[in-house]
Amino acid sequence: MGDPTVYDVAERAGVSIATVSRVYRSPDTVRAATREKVLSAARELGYVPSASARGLASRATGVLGLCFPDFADPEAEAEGAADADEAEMSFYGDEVIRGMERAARRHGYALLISAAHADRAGESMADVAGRVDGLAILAQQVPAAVLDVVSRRLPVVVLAGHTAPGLDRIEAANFDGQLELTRHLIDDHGLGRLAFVGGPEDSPDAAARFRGFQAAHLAAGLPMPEQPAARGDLTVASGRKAVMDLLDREGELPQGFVFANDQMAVGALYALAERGVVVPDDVVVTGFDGIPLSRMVSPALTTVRQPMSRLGEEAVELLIARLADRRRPATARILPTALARRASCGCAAQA
Amino acid sequence: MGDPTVYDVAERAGVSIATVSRVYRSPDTVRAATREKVLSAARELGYVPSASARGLASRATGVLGLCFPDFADPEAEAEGAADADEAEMSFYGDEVIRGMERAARRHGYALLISAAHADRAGESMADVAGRVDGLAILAQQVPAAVLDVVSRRLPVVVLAGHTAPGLDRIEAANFDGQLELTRHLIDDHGLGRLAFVGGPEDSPDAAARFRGFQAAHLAAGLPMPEQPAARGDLTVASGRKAVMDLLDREGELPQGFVFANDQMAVGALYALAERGVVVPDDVVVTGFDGIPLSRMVSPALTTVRQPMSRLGEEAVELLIARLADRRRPATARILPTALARRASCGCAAQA
DNA sequence: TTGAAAGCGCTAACAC
DNA sequence: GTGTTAGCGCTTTCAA
Repeated sequence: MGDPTVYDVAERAGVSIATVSRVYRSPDTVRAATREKVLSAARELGYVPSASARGLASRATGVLGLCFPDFADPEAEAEGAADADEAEMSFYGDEVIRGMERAARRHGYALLISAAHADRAGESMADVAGRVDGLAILAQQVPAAVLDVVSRRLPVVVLAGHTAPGLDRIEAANFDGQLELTRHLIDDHGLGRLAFVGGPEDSPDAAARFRGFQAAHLAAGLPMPEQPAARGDLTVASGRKAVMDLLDREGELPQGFVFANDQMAVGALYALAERGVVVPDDVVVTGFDGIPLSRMVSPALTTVRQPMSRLGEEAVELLIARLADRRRPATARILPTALARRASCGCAAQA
Repeated sequence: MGDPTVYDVAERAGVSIATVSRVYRSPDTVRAATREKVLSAARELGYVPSASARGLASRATGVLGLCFPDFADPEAEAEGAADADEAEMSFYGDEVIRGMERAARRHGYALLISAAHADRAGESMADVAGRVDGLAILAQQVPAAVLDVVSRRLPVVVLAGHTAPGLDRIEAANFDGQLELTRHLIDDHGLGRLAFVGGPEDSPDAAARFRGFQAAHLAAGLPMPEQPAARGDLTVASGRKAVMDLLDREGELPQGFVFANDQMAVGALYALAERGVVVPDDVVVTGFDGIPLSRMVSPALTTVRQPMSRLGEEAVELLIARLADRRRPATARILPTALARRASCGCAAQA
């Protein structure tokens, strides 16, 4: 004998299954006495409504989904505790998850999460798509074909990722944030010779940040760099390597290294410490994102904080809005960032 | 016209719906040529299998669930950024979530998460229960009636929470961890007069930690404290208050404050700083849990780290095992903790 | 306010 | 290997 169903509850309560259903879906269309009968029958039987059956019949799951990159790369895991720890502190997705969960709950939805390595992003998304009413993709590059199929079936919002035509989209103010940070370096610290270390050529976020960096030079009337001084792949290792290379190649140190993200900046901190270059005295270093690790390194990293939990919350709002009106025009929302002035640029650590 | 279904795909591929189903559920029972026909028909149509229908027919959702307490208490949220930040850094659930997600994915399951305030834990659990094949409850007190109903329907594992008869259970080595920490204080730092600040009377975790504290005294041949010197409710505020009270009440300072968790210890650090008491010179302070915040306070908090991501992983393993054999005996697994010697006990900060 | 009945899209026997 | 055929447990008209 399986688990109790509406039939069992109905029989026990002496009503029809339709009434049982109504008690759960629209309680006020059922007379109070009847409702009580049903509820107590359900309680006695240990009835738990099946979400699958409900979802099939009503064509809605009551669940929102979030796909994000697998944060812990397998290498780090193999190398031991220190690196694993670093990986944990490098992930800003936790906050997005929390923001989404909270907002989803407010709207009566549960949250399904699924991480995936870059090469499996498509499968992951397709799998999640079948289980939810709406879906957010965080910082993942999904094959256009999958994105297309899925987004035709349900609302999809892209968070901090590659632009996708016709889809709702939320991102941080990459340009403005980097502009503010760079102006702080130039104006407040009087730094004129800055080297920008960018991300991969195909990263729109990193590109926007570089443009912010350029704009700060324009604002100050300084010569505008045409290209990043170097590029990395946004990992700690690549930041370290970029600095090593720059140190070896160039005769003269710039006054500051401006990185397209925190992880590379942290790698730079390691490299500079090894080479005996003192931050911020000899050279300042800045990042972007505001990952937990950025606070814990020494010196603490000056960076641009992305409003991660708000990213998650806004994602839910957008999904809910589109669920309500499937044909509303696609929107792109840009969330303001906040400059975190910490020790690595020469500012005192904040309270 | 709704979304494409197995019928549409079957028609387009010139096969039966059973074959379409087989292509997804057991691809190798279908001839390669047929499989290709089906797959390409699916692709052309933009077919996405409905998890609800699948779940209803197969009586399994392919999803595991996690219920945990709502971390951000509404007060903190209202009070502004600093407190909200503190709340974020105080939650150790992120790691559990990550651990569970990873392990679940390894087993082919997705993860559904749902937070809830203490007073809604039951509803939250019941709701999630209908959507998943197995369920973990993290540090939540759920009404026995709900726990009973749900656990009769599907596997439930309790993580770091109140004991529940007959259910699988995973916890950290509260006794052993506190014993090790306390012995470190007594043996390595030569501290004999220690004050333990406990948690609520009904917290089994806090109670076990106090017993570890007691045992360390026994081991050292010191008089064994019968009761905690004070109790708090495990919040930062209560730790602060406990220390203030102790400071006001007692003439003589103990050599060390041993707290039942990190958050109270952090509150103590604040209180002591205000009163001009220097940690660790005048008095040492220790916590328990290893929350992110414990690393970021000054001095960094010596504490006992719980293996949070392993808690999550083990939860999945237990659920999977029980899914495979519903009548295996309930097990209680205790995971080893690790002592984190940091500055607040007088040890140098670790690399 | 309640009941009867027709699906929702898929899986799983069971035949062929 | 593939097709036929019952359901899975619920929601939702439509009547009563």
